[in-house]
Amino acid sequence: MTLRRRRATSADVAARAGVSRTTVSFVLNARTDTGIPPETWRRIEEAARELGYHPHGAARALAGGASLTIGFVLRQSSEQVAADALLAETLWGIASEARTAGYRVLVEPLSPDGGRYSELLHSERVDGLIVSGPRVDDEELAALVADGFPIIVQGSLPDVPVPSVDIDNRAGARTAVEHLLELGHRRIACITNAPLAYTAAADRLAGYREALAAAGIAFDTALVAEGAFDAASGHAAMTSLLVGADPITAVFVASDMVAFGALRALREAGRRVPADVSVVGFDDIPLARHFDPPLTTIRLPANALGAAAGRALVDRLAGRPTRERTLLPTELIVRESTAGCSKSSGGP
Amino acid sequence: MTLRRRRATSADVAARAGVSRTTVSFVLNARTDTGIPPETWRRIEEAARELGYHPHGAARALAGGASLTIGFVLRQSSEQVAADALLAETLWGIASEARTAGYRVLVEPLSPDGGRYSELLHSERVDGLIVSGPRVDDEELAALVADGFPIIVQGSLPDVPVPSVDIDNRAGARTAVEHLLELGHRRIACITNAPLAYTAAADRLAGYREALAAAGIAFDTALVAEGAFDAASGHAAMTSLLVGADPITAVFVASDMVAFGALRALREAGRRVPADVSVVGFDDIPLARHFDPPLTTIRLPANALGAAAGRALVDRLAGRPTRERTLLPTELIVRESTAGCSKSSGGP
DNA sequence: GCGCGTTACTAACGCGAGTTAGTGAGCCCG
DNA sequence: CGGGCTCACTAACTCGCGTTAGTAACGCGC
Repeated sequence: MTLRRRRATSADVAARAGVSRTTVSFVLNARTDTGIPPETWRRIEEAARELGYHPHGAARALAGGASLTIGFVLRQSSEQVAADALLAETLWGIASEARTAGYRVLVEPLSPDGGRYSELLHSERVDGLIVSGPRVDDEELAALVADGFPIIVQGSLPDVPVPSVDIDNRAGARTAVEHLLELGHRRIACITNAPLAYTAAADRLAGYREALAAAGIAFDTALVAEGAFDAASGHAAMTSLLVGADPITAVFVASDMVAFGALRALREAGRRVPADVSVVGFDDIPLARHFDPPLTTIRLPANALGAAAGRALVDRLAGRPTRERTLLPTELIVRESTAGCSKSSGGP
Repeated sequence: MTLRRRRATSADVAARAGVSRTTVSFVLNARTDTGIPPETWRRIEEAARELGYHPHGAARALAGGASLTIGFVLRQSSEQVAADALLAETLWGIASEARTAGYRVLVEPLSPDGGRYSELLHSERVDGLIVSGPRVDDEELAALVADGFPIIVQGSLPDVPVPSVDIDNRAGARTAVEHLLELGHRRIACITNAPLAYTAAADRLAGYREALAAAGIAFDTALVAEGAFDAASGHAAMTSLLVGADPITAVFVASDMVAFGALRALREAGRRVPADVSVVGFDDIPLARHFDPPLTTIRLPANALGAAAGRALVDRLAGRPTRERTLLPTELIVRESTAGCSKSSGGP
């Protein structure tokens, strides 16, 4: 291990350029209103480059009053995180957006019942937070919001007055079901992605109902089954839906993971997809295109979601006005799990 | 937005407890060698609690010379990150381990061709780095290592003298193939998880060869096909393996994602799994247990991997000796994609 | 009653930058 | 020739905390 030479400080740069530290600070922070002549400017930049100068983060944070760091809080259990196929991509989106504004991202896993936000915020290690998937009853979060801390929720939290960024679950679900309707389906079931206590699940179900209503089809609770995150729940839900006397011709499954189980249940019941039953998923996880058959689904723009959350927080930190709620559009990806309805619903 | 009152500083705590700032610092940093009487100790702790005091991170970093932050560098493209089903879990492992030592985790996405490490390290925003998936030709990384910066590589980087943490790919692959051998299989193919330029792919193939060699079976290049991360590559590889005259009875696919495509190819070729062909995967992604049939695979302990990397870096930062290379064991998870070989290889 | 050792603290410096108030030099104008 | 103005900078303070060196008070032995 070679001996590392001491870091260069702004004083070193000043000495080398033959000016004071203040002037160095002005130049390196691009303060153009200070009337530094181009020649001096150049000399300082050159000295900084030659010395390999990088401002000390902590010193800058202490003096400047901003850590230039944003916190990404995962308000989920370890298992939920592990099962979230799109989390890494979201994180990427946050980080790249943050970086264009000079921020870095600190990740803080916080089990729903476990740790606290306060240390992170009060220690000023982060200038603001993006909180992913908080529960409705997250009191500490509500308190921090009330205290005026810069916080953006990724997801939705109806009762707390905090800016949030989410995808348009309802419109996405509606698009999915409209696709099925356009193909001529009328008996369309729905398997939720999670218990309805989760707002995303409730919203997707609402989108399903909206589409049906717009098409003049009565909502039938017998056609709705509850999934819960994983494929096993989708298998069970689909199986229960198949016992009905009047068979369905299509299903909207509000999660690709759950849809994977549903597809299997259909196969086991001898129903072909899409010949007998069409299936639309939601999320567009990386494997969805490789399902058997490749899954028609609603793409959740994970990267863009992260980027939007990052931008919202950065805007807020810069004092720019922030929208109370940002909803990102989803996109229908048509693959091979959907087809026209063969059984016309009792023709002439 | 309520007006936030000014943060409490250690001076406030000192004033409230009727002592000096120094004494406060001693108590809150639990310096037991300073002979502070219990009564004073208690008074200070109480004052801190009442004021809701949290030490200022930047100030502490500046004075103490350590940021108490570690960087997690993703040396991968955005697409690779999105496709990595286990990344979030690994991150969780790093973060929880880091936290027990008082560290936080800063995530730095760095496309292979894109950004640089230097700013992060030289600005002392992090005390050390965990680098995930660097290329062999990562010159900047090699330079930083040579400069003596505290770095842990997650994965392997044979030519650079840097401590690394990885799973035992070779042993895992060997276990997978041994499982097939114990079931009586003799014609066992292998589909790699990635091109062999990736050390993980080469190691897993080596494990496959070792197991065969130990069983006295000759290695046959015709039984090896190259996968590349996704299911499509597995489908292609499997299809190519099926054209052989002497049919295989088992495949070791060095990635669950790739195995997913392989399973599909088998189904399309009319080969039943496991009746006609047994399949063992690698990684144990969350969906693997829901494959059709549920996939026998080698579990990659993602959380433990992150934790081990975190611990290694924390140890290094604390000046404790660090192992040059840590290899985590994998575990065979037997599900339903493997079964005994029906075709005895030419009995008596 | 002086020296010595504890005990229980505190004063003051330093970390590395941002920032405010100010200063000397040069020039113009009257 | 002096007052005022711009130009090009700088001295010095600040952020909040860790830490070193030091000190005042007290007890104890001789």
